[in-house]
Amino acid sequence: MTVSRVLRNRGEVSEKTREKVLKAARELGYVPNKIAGALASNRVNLVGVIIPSLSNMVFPEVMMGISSVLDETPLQPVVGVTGYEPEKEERVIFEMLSWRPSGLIVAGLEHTDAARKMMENASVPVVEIMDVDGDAVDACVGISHQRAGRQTATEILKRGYRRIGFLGTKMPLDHRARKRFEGFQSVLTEAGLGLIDQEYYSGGSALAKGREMTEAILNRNDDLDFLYYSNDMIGAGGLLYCLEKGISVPGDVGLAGFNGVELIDGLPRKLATMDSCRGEIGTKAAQMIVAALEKTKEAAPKRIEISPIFAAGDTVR
Amino acid sequence: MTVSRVLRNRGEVSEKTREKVLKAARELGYVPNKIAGALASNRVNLVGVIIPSLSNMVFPEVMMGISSVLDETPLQPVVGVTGYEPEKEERVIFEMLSWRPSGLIVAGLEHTDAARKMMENASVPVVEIMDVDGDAVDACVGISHQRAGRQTATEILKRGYRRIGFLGTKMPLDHRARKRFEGFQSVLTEAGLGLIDQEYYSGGSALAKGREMTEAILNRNDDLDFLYYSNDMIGAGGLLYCLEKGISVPGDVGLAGFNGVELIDGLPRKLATMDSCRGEIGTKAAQMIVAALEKTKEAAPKRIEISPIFAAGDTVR
DNA sequence: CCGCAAACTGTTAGCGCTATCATAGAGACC
DNA sequence: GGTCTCTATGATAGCGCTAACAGTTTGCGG
Repeated sequence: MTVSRVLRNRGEVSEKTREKVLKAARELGYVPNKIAGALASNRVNLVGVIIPSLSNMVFPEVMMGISSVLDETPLQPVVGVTGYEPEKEERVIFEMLSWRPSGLIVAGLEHTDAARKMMENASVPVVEIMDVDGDAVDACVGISHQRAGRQTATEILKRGYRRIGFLGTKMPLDHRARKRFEGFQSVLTEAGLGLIDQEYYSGGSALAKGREMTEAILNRNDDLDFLYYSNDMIGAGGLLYCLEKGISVPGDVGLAGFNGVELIDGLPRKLATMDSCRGEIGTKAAQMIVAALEKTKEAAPKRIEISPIFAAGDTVR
Repeated sequence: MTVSRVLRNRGEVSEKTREKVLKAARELGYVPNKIAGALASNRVNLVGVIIPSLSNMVFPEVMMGISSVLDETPLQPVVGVTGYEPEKEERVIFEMLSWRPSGLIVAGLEHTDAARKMMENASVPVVEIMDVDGDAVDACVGISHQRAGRQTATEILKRGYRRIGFLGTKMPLDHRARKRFEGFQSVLTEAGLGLIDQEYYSGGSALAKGREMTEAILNRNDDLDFLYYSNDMIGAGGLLYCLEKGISVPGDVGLAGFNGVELIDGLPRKLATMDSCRGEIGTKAAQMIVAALEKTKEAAPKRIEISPIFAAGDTVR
């Protein structure tokens, strides 16, 4: 018991025994068994973070936001990856919850019924992130992708572009990309316009794919005056392609992407984009978990919408 | 006990009771407590993966290799991030081990004495990855960065470049980058040459930094004929800068990076590089853990060196 | 030198599971 | 019916720790 007290810095132990214990622990190379500790104390200082992928820099950036907050606390993030598959997500959530974490941060608002039920019953704080267009299990932080799509479309129309093409990923289960697309398209429809053409990819180097898709869509349509890309990487590929081919940007054709990735700063021209505020979403989500665990007051807001702003860069007129 | 048997698919249970149990579990939304299970069975199906950072795509790519193997087993990866700090690494290793994982995969061979001792005493398989230039605690998979640096230098000299500049990160604790640099430089020294100039950065958009650094180093030295970048991102920035300024590549100046990132495929010209084989390192490491746990035979090799090959691309003559 | 509080250290039970062994029931066969 | 085997289920202990409380020592005022 005294050893336990020393190693957890809890309760009163004389300086002499404390040192004796620490010395012995060091000599023996003793590593406490957190499993037993967690079982006995019913406390697990882990926060599950469930994201669709690691290959898209967007998610590591959210992770960094989360870590920066949790580093100040005894909590530790544990990552689970779903590959955008609802069934895999369900399994990952189940696995996570079976370790009885202190909280859960999950990307997106769309889950299987079973997953949703598990989270509701888990009696731990759950924060859904990156999206606010829908119903959260408990709390959520993110941006409205619907609105982001609408806003981009509005900016584009305002600047006089009319013959617009869309380039995106072949991912029906990326709900956030879908919502942006829907928002974008609905503004066009309201303006009596429609998309002239579309182009989709899956897999491979996003930069190279952006290049290829841009070539393909421009070859099919010589009258397009704007290309809206579902993410900055393919947008960057398109930009490089246009510059190479001597297509004047934003004169002949305007370009815009989405996310506000760091990479943009290094391109020959700054791609128009909309920052998806990944870092801020991560920190806010982690803060919400921490606040919920302190549970001093239940007054914490349950839905935080962050408003991204359109950055025109150099690729729209 | 019967419930436990049903949920773990272990031991004989009649079909009738099995169904009864599953039905009840579903209705109650029962999520087993893995903590208790792990304590009782002394089995934890987690593999700790300890890497310096998530913001460098290199590490997520290793993760994907690891996941692809572990997905076929009951094992699950758990990530810990060290931020390139030895003390943080030591803490993360301690935390990991205190959960009694089934195995540990750690990036790099350089650790604090305490961390090394913990891993030696942990009596779980430990695989150090990404580097083989040094002594492993137990097993290791990776490439020799020394050799990679030497090989790149050899290729460059072979192609007639003589006035060489180096551009890298300001990270004394990135031992792999350091070893590449040392290997590179030793070949130059052996050839009676030296680096004409060097340039370092930290933080910010690597692409933008590559651009800035390239501008700076070329402004200082109008006679450089080759730029060796410590990673592809800054190399890509340099390439974009040169193309923009009308500097002929590889005529006036040759360029080479390191890592073989996907991004390269989308650039106007393919940057010379050397693939660091992240995916393969990840899969191999995970396979080694799995093999060690099956422990049928101890004959598994303890040190796997993967040989990356120089890809000349379009930026060396 | 006593009494009493504060400071320290120890005892006990139990967290929710699983390993192990024990028991019950169902057939098979003589 | 008795015995034996096999399958299915149950009882018990214990994993390594911590919460809660009990006991011991120390310090200090009177």
